[in-house]
Amino acid sequence: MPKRAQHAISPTRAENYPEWYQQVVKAADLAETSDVRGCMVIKPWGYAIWENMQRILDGMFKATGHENAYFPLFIPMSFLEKEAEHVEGFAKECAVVTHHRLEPNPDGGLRPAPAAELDEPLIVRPTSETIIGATFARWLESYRDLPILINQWANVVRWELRTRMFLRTAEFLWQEGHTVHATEQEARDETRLMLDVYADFAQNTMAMPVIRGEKTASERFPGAVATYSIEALMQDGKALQAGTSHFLGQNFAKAQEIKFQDRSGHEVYAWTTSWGVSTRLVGGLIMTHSDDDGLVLPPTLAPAQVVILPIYKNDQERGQVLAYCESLQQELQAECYAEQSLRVKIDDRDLRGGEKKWQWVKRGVPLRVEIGPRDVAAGGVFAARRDVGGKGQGVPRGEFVAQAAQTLADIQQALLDRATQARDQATARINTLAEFEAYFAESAPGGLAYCHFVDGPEMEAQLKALKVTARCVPLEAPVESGSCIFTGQPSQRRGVFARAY
RNA sequence: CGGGGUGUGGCGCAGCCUGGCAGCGCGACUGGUUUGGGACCAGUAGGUCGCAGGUUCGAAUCCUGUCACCCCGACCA
Repeated sequence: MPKRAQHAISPTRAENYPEWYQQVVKAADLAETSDVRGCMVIKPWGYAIWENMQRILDGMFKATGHENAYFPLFIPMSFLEKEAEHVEGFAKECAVVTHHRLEPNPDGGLRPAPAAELDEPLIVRPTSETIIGATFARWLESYRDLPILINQWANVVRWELRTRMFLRTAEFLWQEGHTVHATEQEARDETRLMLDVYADFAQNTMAMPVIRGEKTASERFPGAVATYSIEALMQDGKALQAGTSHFLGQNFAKAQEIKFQDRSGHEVYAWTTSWGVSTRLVGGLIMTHSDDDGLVLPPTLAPAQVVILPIYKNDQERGQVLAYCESLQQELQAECYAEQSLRVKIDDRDLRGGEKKWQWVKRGVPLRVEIGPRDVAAGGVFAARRDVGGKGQGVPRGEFVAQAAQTLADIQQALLDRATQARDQATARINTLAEFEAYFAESAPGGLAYCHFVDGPEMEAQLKALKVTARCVPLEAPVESGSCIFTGQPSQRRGVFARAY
């Protein structure tokens, strides 16, 4: 038997983290590069994870009073021009549609027909504030129309110069919430509410601990008054912005005439918010839990929570083993976890057992059950947890079924605990610039640094030189007196700093 | 968009320096042997060497141009 590497994924995380990431995506069959630059094909296993995220998030949005709608993929170019900062932020990465017809090219092939040039170019949406804002302006007349609480599931395009599977692709899938409110306070409350929804989802569904906080001025969404984010720490010590919620003030309302008559009959501008998470969450999920054997999925999001692998030598054994597997599947499906029937898959493909087993290890299925004639005879199962590794152990069938949901809950909790511990171990309170520089030295592991700071050009310049970014000012940060490590100016709060994706 | 690198069967690569029959590994398929585990043996299929031009008796190999992708920056969810 040929000796294999000790781990299913090569290189390991320690050897080359970016390459390890690519290999995990490939080995787990999540996605692949496409024929279009910067765009990926999301394969069934990867898309099923996204569908689970969608289902759960969608429920949370609806539970907080939002409704889904759909707006056009195309945005007239002039719409983008209305909010000055917004243009500046997105103009450099827009795909532009200029023609509506092709014709044969005299040199062969096709070309856009010169006669079919659009009067006004259309932008493929990089985000939909402008087109949705313009629509809201028509919807809104009276204070009685408020609040408007809308979410859209969509694809957007940002022509990024450098792309990475799930983390940054030219086209990506996301949801964008857009709301309109009568008062500033109500809009601010909405912004924070949705940030909390995201934090709840990250921690309780993805088992990914996050820090909720407010972005500094330079990291703010173009056109926003305040941007809040949830920040997670990946295993390589880099931070990932996993979700954002923006308080847009009246910037877009004024740019797009989103106004209404208030109770006193005066026409006033409304207050708007927007918030979103994307398929980037899948990248965060991968980099939070996966190990050198591939993907590790939290049970809440796993397309299959249990995979059953029948083992047999001949047709007679096959019949017995498969019948046993199918009844086991039915028993497991009668159990519930996270308010849903267990998702159980039998893999009866004509492949060697070992290879099949490793495929499911690399795909990250939380519980693997191997059933052979011996288990059938003994009325047992041979089960292994993905999160703890190892070969697994024999368990009486009834006991396994009765405890399956609890085991999944244990795995979910164990993943969150493990990730939280890793995050906390890679977190430091730093009080001087020298410490800060040492913490983020090329050879250092990096991580999160809580520091006193005063936002401004001086800090930005120093951070840029160190390739470190201000992630956010944590909401739960206590007020404490200190001095900015970059400028020495007095500061009342610590911010979180890290290298970032 | 700046710096570096790579384009050769489905995938991963060698060959290029020094021009001379297009190779290897994995995968696929067929047959056999195996079977509580990423198997073994034998055989089969599959490539005008990214594209265009040039040099040459002859180009995967040398020259020019071009396109794509990857990595490192800058920009960004």
